[in-house]
Amino acid sequence: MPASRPAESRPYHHGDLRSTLLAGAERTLREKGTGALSLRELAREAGVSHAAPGRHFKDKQALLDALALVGYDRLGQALSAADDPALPLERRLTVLARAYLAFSIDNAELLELMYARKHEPDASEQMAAAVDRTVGSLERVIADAQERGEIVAGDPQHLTLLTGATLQGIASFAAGGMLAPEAALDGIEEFVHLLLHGLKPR
Amino acid sequence: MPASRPAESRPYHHGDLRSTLLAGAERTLREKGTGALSLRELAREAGVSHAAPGRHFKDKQALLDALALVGYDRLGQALSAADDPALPLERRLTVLARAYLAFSIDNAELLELMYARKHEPDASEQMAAAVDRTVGSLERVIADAQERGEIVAGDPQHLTLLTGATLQGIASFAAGGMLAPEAALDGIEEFVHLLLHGLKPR
DNA sequence: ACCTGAACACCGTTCAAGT
DNA sequence: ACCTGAACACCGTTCAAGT
Repeated sequence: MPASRPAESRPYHHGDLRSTLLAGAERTLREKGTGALSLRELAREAGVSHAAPGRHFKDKQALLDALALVGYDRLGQALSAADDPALPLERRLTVLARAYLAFSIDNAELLELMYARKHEPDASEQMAAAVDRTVGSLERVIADAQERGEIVAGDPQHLTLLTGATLQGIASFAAGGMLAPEAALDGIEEFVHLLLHGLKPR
Repeated sequence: MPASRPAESRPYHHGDLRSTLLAGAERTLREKGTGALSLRELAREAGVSHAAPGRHFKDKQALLDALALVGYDRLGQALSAADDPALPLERRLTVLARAYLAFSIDNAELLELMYARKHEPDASEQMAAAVDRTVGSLERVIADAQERGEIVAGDPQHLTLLTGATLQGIASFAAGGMLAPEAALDGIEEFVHLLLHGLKPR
């Protein structure tokens, strides 16, 4: 243990309290739900005083916002990892839908935070950008297919909205327990098929 | 003021604290959001002690559950008032979708409570019944249309699920501010059309 | 720069006691 | 039967003071 490291030595107590708090918050979220999340408890688990979190997050909402952004990052990675532009449209959408659904099931509480409309003003800019990135990737798939004539004409944003809404609806049914997770994952092919071909007989 | 009405006289202080608390809770929900809802504040507004609500709701969640049931009642009434079995399928679905969307926009916080998956065990039975009634009405529309050959073959529950999910997704986009309420209401015809006819060109 | 300790103004819930 | 008052164990947030 070096005796003299004045400039870049560990900040006395914790080193990286911010990350520790975020990680702890996500664990609590997953294990006990949003309602059980307490800054004081988080501080206790991290071994710091109850006032310490205030140095890294101006208030509880700021921590929730940061957590939501973590969620958007993770979702973005999952989606771009799952997307394969070489796939035929229906297959491509199915794979994307499955990835979104899997994320929603695995991160139900986090997703709720991501969709919550109570962000602090200074976070909502990043939040909006994150949302744009997420729906943007879907919009690109739709626009590509449209150019190839595989999707009806019309405002790509409208079509993306409908597709996104359908996915979001199924995901929220699955995350909310209205639909068993396995049933949702098993039915995803049929859902995408119906979305593309419509409910009316051809 | 009659001096002797021992049996059916007003219960001393309030008369109907339960309803007053529920009404106050919904107003708070609407004006300040779920997070601002406090039993003590509600008691203050009703002019009773902070312990009084405990006589009518075993805890805060019980009040939220009761509120959610109020929401299901109101939604059920709105939907059955809007449904017109004489309408052609696409029109009938559009009208229903518009009613659901309008309810979601007007009762965003209430809807969140209705979909929350944290109900007390004894309330979740009524909650499940309320959900069944709601999706049941949609399922009937789908099954009717299917019998007339206006909708593709397949498990009516699956088709209902997709339709319900789409509506729920659009509603949650609108309620969450991701989609302007007017835009959602204006686009509803197109969404229903796309749902029926599919994204692929015919 | 980061953290502590005390303080303030809130919570939900419980329970004896009152009417 | 319904409500009160006090009590208990929590909160989030702020702020002087410490290192």
